[in-house]
Formats: sequence, structure tokens, C-alpha cells
Amino acid sequence: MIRKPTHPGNVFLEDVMKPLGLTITDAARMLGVSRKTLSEFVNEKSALSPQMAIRISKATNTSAESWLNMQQKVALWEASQHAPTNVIPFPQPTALEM
Amino acid sequence: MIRKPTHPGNVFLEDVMKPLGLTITDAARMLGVSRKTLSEFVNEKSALSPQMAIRISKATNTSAESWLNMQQKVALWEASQHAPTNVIPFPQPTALEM
DNA sequence: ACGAGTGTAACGCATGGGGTTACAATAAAT
DNA sequence: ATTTATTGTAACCCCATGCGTTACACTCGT
Repeated sequence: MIRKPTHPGNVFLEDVMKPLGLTITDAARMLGVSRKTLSEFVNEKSALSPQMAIRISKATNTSAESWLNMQQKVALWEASQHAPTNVIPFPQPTALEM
Repeated sequence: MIRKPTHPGNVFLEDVMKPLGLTITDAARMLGVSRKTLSEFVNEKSALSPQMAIRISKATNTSAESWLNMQQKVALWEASQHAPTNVIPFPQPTALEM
């Protein structure tokens, strides 16, 4: 990964809220969270929690997995920016099919 | 989802550590974490963090994504056990392709 | 000028990752 | 039978983060 993956909050804002003409205040009410919580999420100040993913999936009839996948990519990218260097590879070449 | 997805710690223990004959103490040293941290992980007492996923991927030459995917399934399943009920569906049928 | 919507700071609370130290229990080796 | 290694876990620490409330200042459109 070269550049930071798209934050799910941005997608939610651009692809869901804006097309529906929903304000942050109204969307927060419908999702059952505080205005602050939603604002920080769509402004990429906070991560998408599993709970929030479920709320979004319920409100928009989409899969929570797809939203969490976006978040996971962001989280992994951020973690890889401070990747640990003190990891000693395990002896045998672990070839497990996944 | 009916039953709880497999915890990545269990997979790591059964499919990686055991085949390699690695003890928790040694694996923890190689991963660069404390023995407590690894013990709680493989005993499914704690979640897999992105940092830990990177450590495992470096040590075993596997993808961090695959490990995080397991964790995500568990997290989503657990969150769905206390799914919020105060979510009001958004007006228009949101049909966005993902 | 006014109200709606917004970003955000300052709090509080609860959870969770990660560390260290220490103890008890088990398993293995002598 | 007595060491030794390995382990689970408790108690404690620090720090980050999700979520809430309240409050303030800003930017709009009317």
C-alpha cells in the first residue's frame, strides 16, 4: 500500500448522506448516536467501530462487513506506518493455506 | 452468522505455533511482545490488534489482512450480539455498489 | 439579523491494548 | 522426589479510544 486507503466516514458522507440530502444532525439522530460521534466519523477523526458499522448497515441496508473492510484497510495502513522492527521470523517457512 | 467465528488466536496457536513446536514464551520473544500479551491472545482473551497482525505477518510470512479478517468476523459477531435497536432506516433505498 | 447546521473543546466514563512483577499450578526431566 | 520450564492469571501501571453531554464560535441561507 502506497497511500492511505479511503476512510469509511468519507464514503458514508459522499455516497450516502449527500445523495440523500441528510444533515449530520439528522443522520446522527437516525443512527442513534450523538452528533459529535457522527461528525468526527465523517470527518475522519475517529474510526468505524463494529457497533457503528451495524448502525450504518441497518440504516442503509448495506453490509456491515463492507464498511468494516474499509476501516480495516485504514487501520492496517496506519499501523504499517509504525511497523514493529523487533520481530524475529519463525524458523520453518510457514506455508498454511488461507 | 449463527455461531461465533474462529478466533485468530486459536488459529495462530494450532496452525502456526504447534506445528513449529514453539512455546508461548519463545513465540512472544520472537514477536517482540510480552508473554502475557501473547498468552491472552492465543487463549482468546484479547483481540488481534493491527500491530499484532503485522508482527504475525512478519514472523510467519503471511498476510496481515487474513489475520485481521478473522478478528473482524469475531468483532462483528460480538457486536451483533448487542445490536442497537434504535436505528431509524434512511429514507431512500440506498443502492450503492460496493 | 436570525436560526440551522456545524466543528470542536472540555469534561466524564468505560473499555482495551500493552507492559511489568509475582504467584501458583502443571509438565517434563533428572 | 526434586528440580526446571512453561504456563495462566492477578494486580497494578500507562495510554489510547469510543461515546456521551454541554457549550462555544463559526458559517451559511433566508
